[in-house]
This record gives sequence, C-alpha cells and structure tokens, in this order.
Amino acid sequence: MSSVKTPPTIRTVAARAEVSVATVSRVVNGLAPPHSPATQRVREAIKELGFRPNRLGRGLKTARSSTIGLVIPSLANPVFAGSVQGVQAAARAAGYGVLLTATNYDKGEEAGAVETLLSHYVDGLILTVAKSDDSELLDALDEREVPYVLVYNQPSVRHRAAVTVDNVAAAREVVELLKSYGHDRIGMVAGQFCDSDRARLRWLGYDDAMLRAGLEPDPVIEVAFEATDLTQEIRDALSVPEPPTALFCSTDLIAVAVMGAATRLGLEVPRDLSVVGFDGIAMTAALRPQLTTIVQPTETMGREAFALLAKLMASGEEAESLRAPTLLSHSLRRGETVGPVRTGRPKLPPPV
Amino acid sequence: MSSVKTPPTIRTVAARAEVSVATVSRVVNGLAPPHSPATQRVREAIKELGFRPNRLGRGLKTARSSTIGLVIPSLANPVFAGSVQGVQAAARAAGYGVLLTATNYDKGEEAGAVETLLSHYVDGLILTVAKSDDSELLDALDEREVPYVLVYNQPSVRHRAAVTVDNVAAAREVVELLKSYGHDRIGMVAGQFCDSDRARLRWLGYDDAMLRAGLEPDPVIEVAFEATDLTQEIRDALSVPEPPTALFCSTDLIAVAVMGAATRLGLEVPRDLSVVGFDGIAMTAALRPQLTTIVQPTETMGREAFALLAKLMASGEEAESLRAPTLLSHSLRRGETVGPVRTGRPKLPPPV
DNA sequence: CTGAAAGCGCTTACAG
DNA sequence: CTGAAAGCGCTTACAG
Repeated sequence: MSSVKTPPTIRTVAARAEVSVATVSRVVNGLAPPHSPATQRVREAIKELGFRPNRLGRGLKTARSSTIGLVIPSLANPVFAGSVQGVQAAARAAGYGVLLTATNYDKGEEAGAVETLLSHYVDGLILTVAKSDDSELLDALDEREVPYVLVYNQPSVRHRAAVTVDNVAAAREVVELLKSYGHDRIGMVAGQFCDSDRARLRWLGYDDAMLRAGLEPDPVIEVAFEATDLTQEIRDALSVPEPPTALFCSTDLIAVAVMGAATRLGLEVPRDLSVVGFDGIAMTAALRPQLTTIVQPTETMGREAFALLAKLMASGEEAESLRAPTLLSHSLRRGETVGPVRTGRPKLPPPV
Repeated sequence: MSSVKTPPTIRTVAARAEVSVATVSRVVNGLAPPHSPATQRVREAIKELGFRPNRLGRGLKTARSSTIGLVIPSLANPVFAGSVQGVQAAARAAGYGVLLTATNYDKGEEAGAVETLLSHYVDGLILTVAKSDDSELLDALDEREVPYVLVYNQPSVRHRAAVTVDNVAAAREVVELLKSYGHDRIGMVAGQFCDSDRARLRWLGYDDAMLRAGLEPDPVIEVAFEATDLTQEIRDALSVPEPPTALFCSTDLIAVAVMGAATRLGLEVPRDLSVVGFDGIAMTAALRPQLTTIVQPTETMGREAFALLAKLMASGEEAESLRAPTLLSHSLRRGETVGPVRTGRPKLPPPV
C-alpha cells in the first residue's frame, strides 16, 4: 500500500549489467577489481537506474543497521539540541543514521525509548539519562552488550563510557567566583536530583567549595526542570533570617526562571541578587543583564560521543579501556548577573 | 564483530513454544486466536526470552521500515527543535522511529540528507527546506512518489502537503500593530530569501500591508541566518535621511541580534527603536524588554505534520486532497519591544 | 486454527 | 575475477 514506486534492486542492476548479483554487491562495497569490464558495466547500470542499496537487506545479513539511537530528555532545552547537532553531524559523516527519541525526563519513557530503538536494530546508543550510576536501564544494556555512550551524565562507576564536563570542579569555580565578589551566603537552585545526576554533582561541587571556604551551605532549593514560574520558591528562599545574596542555578533554564522571579519580586539582578547558571545556552548571552554561566562545549560533546561510540561498536567487548568518562573542558562566561554584595536587605513585596 | 549478544529470533521463540514460526508471527501481529493453547505458549516464550521482532526482517518483507525521515535546517534555532519534538512524540505514539538530519541551510546537504534517509528506507519524510515552490528535490520526491509533508514552508503550488501558519497575514498584523503605535517608517530585516521561502512570504505580507496603509516599504535588509552581530547592518539602515523607527524581523533569532545591535549603538528599545520578531521562541519572553513577536504553534505543527504524513503513507497516491498547505493559527505576543514613535532623531555613535 | 514454503534485498563463504 | 547458493528474520498466500 505504500505509494513509493518500487526502487531498483541489486537484481535489476545485475540484469542490466549482465552479471550476477554477487558482482554488483562487490562493486557497491568496493570489493571488485576497479577496472574490469564487468565492474564498468555495473557502475553504469547503477547510475542509470539510480540504484541505492537497501539498508534493510544489508542490515539483515550483516546484523548491523548503520543506525544509532539517540536518547535525550527534551529538545526544549537548547543544551540538548546542541549535543544532538554534534552527534548528528558526526554520524552523518560516518554514514550512520540517527534515530532520535525524547523522554521528557520520564524514567519509564527512557526504558520504552531504548526498547523501541533496539527493535529498530540500532548498532549503538548515545543517551542522556536521569541517573547514570544506579540505573537498571544501563545495567540491562551492559548485560546485553549493547555499545553505548552517555552524554552530560557523569557516572562515578568506571566502566561506563561518557562524555561530559567536570561538573564538580565547575560548580566549585562558581562558588569561588561568587566568593570573590564578597558573597558568603550562597544558595543553590537545582533541578530535582532524582531526575538528574548532573544536578547532584553540581551540588556536590557547591557543597564542597562552601565547606572549604568556611561557609555554610544552604539546603538546596529543588525545582522541576520545566518550571517557568519560580516566584514562590524564590520568595520563600529569601524570606529567611539570613537570606542568600547569590543563587547558583544548576541549569541556564532555571537561572532564567530565577531572574524572572527576581524581577517579579521587585529585585534587581545583580544589585539585589547575584545569579549564576550552568550550560552556556547561546541566547542567555542576549539577556540583559547577560547571564554569568558555565559554558559546556555541547556540539563537541556530541561529536566526541559519536567518535567514542564508533570505537566501541568497532572493537566490541575487549575495549574496556574506552569505557570510562571523558571530561571535556568547560569555561566560565563572566556575564553581568554577578555583582558585589548589597549592603542592607532588599525588601520583598508581601506574598499574594 | 558487533558486540551485541545475538538476540532471540522468531525461530527461537517457535522452538521454545513448540509451534511454527508462522504462529509466532501471527501472535506478534495480533492475528492469532487470542485464547488458544498455542498462543498462550507463544506469549510465555516471548516473555521468557525477551523477544522483540526484528524490524529489519519485517521491513524487508513488508517494504516498510516503520521509520520516517525528518529534515530540518538546524537545531540551533529552537523553533525547529519545537517541531522536531512534536513530530517525534506523534511518531513514537504511532510506533514509528524518526531519523533526524540537519542541513545547516545548505541546499546540497538537503539533497544528500534525503538520499541518505531514503537509503534507510524511510516510509515518508517531514521536511523544512529552503524553498518549497521551485525545488528540484521536491520534484524528485513527487516523481518517485515518496510521501512527504513540509513544515514551516508555505508552498504556493497546491499539490504539496504542508503544515505552517499564514505567513503573509501574520506579517500584515505586525505592520498594523506598528502603525497603531504611530510608526510610518517601518523597515524589515530578513533572513536571505534564497535560504527561506518563509522570509519571502513575510516580506510579501509586510510589503502588502505597507502599501495598503499608504506607507512606503523600505528595501529589505537581508542578513545571514546565523549572523549574531548586526551592528554594521543596523547602523547603515538607520543612517539614511529618514530612518525607520521600527524594524520587523523575519525570525526571533534575528530580532535578538537586532536588539543586541541596538544596544551597542546606544539605542534603547523601544524608546529609540521598536522591534518585532517572528516565531515565538520561549526564551525571548525572558528578555528585557520582552520581545514582541508572532508565536507559531511549533510542537503542534510537528504533531499535525506527522498525522498528515501518516494519512499520506496509508492512502497512497489517490490522496490528492491531502496534498495542500494546512494553515494553523498563530498569535501575536505583545511584549515590550514596541512603543510609540520617538520625537526627534536618536544620535548614532560614529562608525568604527 | 496451524504449518510448510516462498521470498523480501542483500552478503559471503565456497567453487571454479 | 566471477557466479550459484545459502541464509539473515521476518510475513503471507496457500494448503490442510
């Protein structure tokens, strides 16, 4: 019932060139003598008929689909769009197709997505999951020996291939930056830890840096990743006796929401409140004030992830050495959302 | 050489359940009697072995891959990320996989991407291309009878399935809005027409509305889509005897770049210059001032595109009626970047 | 209701 | 250097 005209097959080409299908296959795969008359005729026939080898047939025989699966939480966050772009570009250059699935931060969807991808016989997977340490899903992939590479996730177990940044170190840098501006009451707003091991590592870095600096870490303000209105949460966080003068946010999207909340509460950033993000989303550089944030090399991360996966797919089980987190370098973008501590306490409007 | 453990096949299941492979196939496809003992045994065997039908095998037989191809210019623009999200969600719900390719606004890449996707035997395509009217690529798809649906493109030829908004009408609304604020010198900044038929249609709407209102349209200021620094272009546009007091930008990303340029030129938006975008990217609502723009229902567009493609794939050639542009409704977000005309002319800094 | 068999488009030992 | 043949994992008329 498909409306696609039936395309030429290897048999059509063989008939036209008056050779066997085996010869056509060899020409297509570069295993034929380059100058024999048969090869020439096959080349012509291929061109005339517009023949393109059917990857299903090939895949069935070779048990490889030339396709990888890509699993991300959401495309609504440009940070993932960046890695997808990188994976896609590298995969295409290597002749691989990319099957994309978004899980919307839902753990059940993660497993479902992987099942679907495996039923399409992808040769490997690149994924960003909620937790990478203690994950039934990844355990299952390990057991089934499906090659995979994590992106953004930073597993502490050593046998998992991953491409990410040093989340702990980056978070420490943020605390040090804020401290250098005189802040000593620094809070952290983070995506729910259950949905993100990155968020947890960034908190670890924050916590560690605070303790080292002799400062007291605040309890984390956990928020949903999709939350856009954080007015209530920020008001609560600032309504304690000694409120924080700076907030480190575990993602740029959260930082943007925090800045919106600050505005609605009548606070000016950075005069009344300093804000730092994490990710380096391009458009946050266009905000006024420009967001201060940790920049991750998103597209490079995607490219590197594919390169690593390609090695894994080629080398099979013996590639133990590849199965470890790769840390790419991040950078700190000094925007305009961090300023010196304000003397005196800003007045919040009364709650609604 | 793949490291994937060989998964159970239909034959493994058949052996375990002591039935023929035909029976297993029927159970998997819901064509077996639901309560027969054989069916029961097959169900158990499937569960015990964790059997998942190999789509390559199925696809080879049925000539359908349960996969569609998705071609977009770039994921760096969140407007495309939105439609991808919608397509992906709808496709997954229908049991389809989505092969994604970005072309980076390159026409050669468009053709290459489609070739690659077709070699993966996708059942249909959803694409956003540079031009949808006069396109060799689309002509070729028509001829080969590959089902496809365009997104964002708004073809004027009637036989192409597309899901978009009424770009001309939306652009007219923008001009009317600006006029209601007293602007009568309105310029337009657009992505290069050769790279985007949308940009051209938005210009047509602008031109038409200007003429109707008795105003004189300015020559369009064409810029590259990826351009982030438009300082020079905007300075030039404002250095004429009667400079525009408002700029309509053909995309939000361009509007953001224009706002950046305005800031660098010492102009305040909207006091010295009103700016309007087109797309409705979420983060532009977080800008200060918040961007006034046309909001497109990006995710819905993606979902509708898949729904339309599904019909097309099911019905084959006779579905002539489906092959026409579908226009979804857009809305105008009244942000803070449009204000009344300033009396007197803002002073630009001297060129560098 | 179930099975034996053909065949989808390829690749790849195995002969020659 | 080339071909005949088997087989990858499925589906689907065709018998029974």
